[in-house]
Amino acid sequence: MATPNIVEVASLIGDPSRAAMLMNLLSGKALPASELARAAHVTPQTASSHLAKMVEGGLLVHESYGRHRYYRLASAEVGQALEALHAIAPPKPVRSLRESDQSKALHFARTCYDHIAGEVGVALTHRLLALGLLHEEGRDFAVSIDGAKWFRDFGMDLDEIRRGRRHFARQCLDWSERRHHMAGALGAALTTRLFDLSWIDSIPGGRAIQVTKYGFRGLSQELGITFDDEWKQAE
Amino acid sequence: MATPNIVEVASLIGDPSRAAMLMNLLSGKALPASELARAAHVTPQTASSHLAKMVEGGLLVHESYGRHRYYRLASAEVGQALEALHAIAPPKPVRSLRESDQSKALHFARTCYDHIAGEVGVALTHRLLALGLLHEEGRDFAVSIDGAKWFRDFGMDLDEIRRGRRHFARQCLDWSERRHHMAGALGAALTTRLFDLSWIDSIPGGRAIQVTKYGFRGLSQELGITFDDEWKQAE
DNA sequence: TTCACACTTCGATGATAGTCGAATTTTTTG
DNA sequence: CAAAAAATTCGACTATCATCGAAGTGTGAA
Repeated sequence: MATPNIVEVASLIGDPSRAAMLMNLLSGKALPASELARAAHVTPQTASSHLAKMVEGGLLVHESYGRHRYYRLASAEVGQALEALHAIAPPKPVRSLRESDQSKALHFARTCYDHIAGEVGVALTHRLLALGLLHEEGRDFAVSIDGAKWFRDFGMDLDEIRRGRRHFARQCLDWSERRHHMAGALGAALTTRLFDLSWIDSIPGGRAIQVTKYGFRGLSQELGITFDDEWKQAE
Repeated sequence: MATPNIVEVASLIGDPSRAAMLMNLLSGKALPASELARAAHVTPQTASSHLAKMVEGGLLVHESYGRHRYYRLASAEVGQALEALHAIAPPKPVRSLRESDQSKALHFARTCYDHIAGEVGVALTHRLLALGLLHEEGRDFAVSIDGAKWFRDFGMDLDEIRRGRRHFARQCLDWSERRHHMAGALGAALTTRLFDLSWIDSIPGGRAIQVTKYGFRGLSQELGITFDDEWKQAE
């Protein structure tokens, strides 16, 4: 009979270098130690020490591929705790044009563990709601009859997505839009589908996402979603 | 346009003294600085310094009543972040009989911000479900027709409870039982009702709750809930 | 009004932990 | 096999921050 003690995990997260690594891993991907060292602007030996602590503390797990060691978040619960901390964290002032661009990119579209968030994620979710393809059910989303057809036509197998123990379609509060986007198995599968269609692409070095020209066109034609600023268009 | 930075809030939570205070404030009550100092086993001046940081960092708010200064969590979101950290925190080994008793008491019944948790909270929730007074609806609970009558007879005004912007009845994962208890406005109102009936009482110095002899009898007669160990009975 | 109590502020101390240079280990490549 | 690359380990250094004694401020009770 033991009582969890949050001090250790909180102090693990509360270091700037470690937080930078964790934020990058919120992309949901597994990243090699060297890339995490670069992301955190520390030497490989410092990163190694930090990563070992986070593995020991249960925040990360790692797998080796030859001489490369890949790290990822230990569970969706770790991702959720990081997001919950985001909701109570003070906004950090932007101090350079580079930071401003990165901030804008994150606000526009980013991965929130394994599903899309930001302006694009919220627009997607609310358009699906407006078209009656999704509806709210408590803190979840449910797919309508028309919605089931739409997802199937869009190339997604709802039965396959429903299989498994995770939540099907959950509302996830978006910290930049202050409205919900869609998480859960359906949110993750939709995001994967958008990547597969090359409608969205990762921006290297973080978890920001860019919408491709195919994506802007597809979102407009399939769902009637348009965005105010075409400067976001990928080259 | 700013991006939240979780380092500051995480490092605030990651100090043992500050975490002890935050855990006490998870009772949902406002506590005076002197009591928080005692709970954390530090001097008033140390506590004062910590409390100022947490107020500055947005975790706590305070109000003065004469020479007493009462602190409480700044929002339900802070409570949720603390709970989310609990879900990923390693169990802390118990090292004394006193700690063991406190751990047992927390496991049996405690406040999780403003609703009851632990073995009692989960037993209540699941009994209401078993009797068909509540049913699960996504990640929420919904009250059945019979349930509405039961709550009304129990002295609770569901219309009043539903008023307001907060979730009505939410599933909240219980870290000690690993099952859900009921949070949200209904969970809070039910907990308040149990206090009002003197079925439960706070144990001073933390957020553990004891069930009174009226409570054991009431829970048994009203809901058919019994517990294995009568040693938990309050004198 | 005086005294006691709650709380805050100031400043010095000491422990802790992040950091990187150096060295070592492991794996891959030519 | 030798060299390069990825990652880890070791050890010393230094900056940071929690801590408490001392002092000060504000409020309430006698």
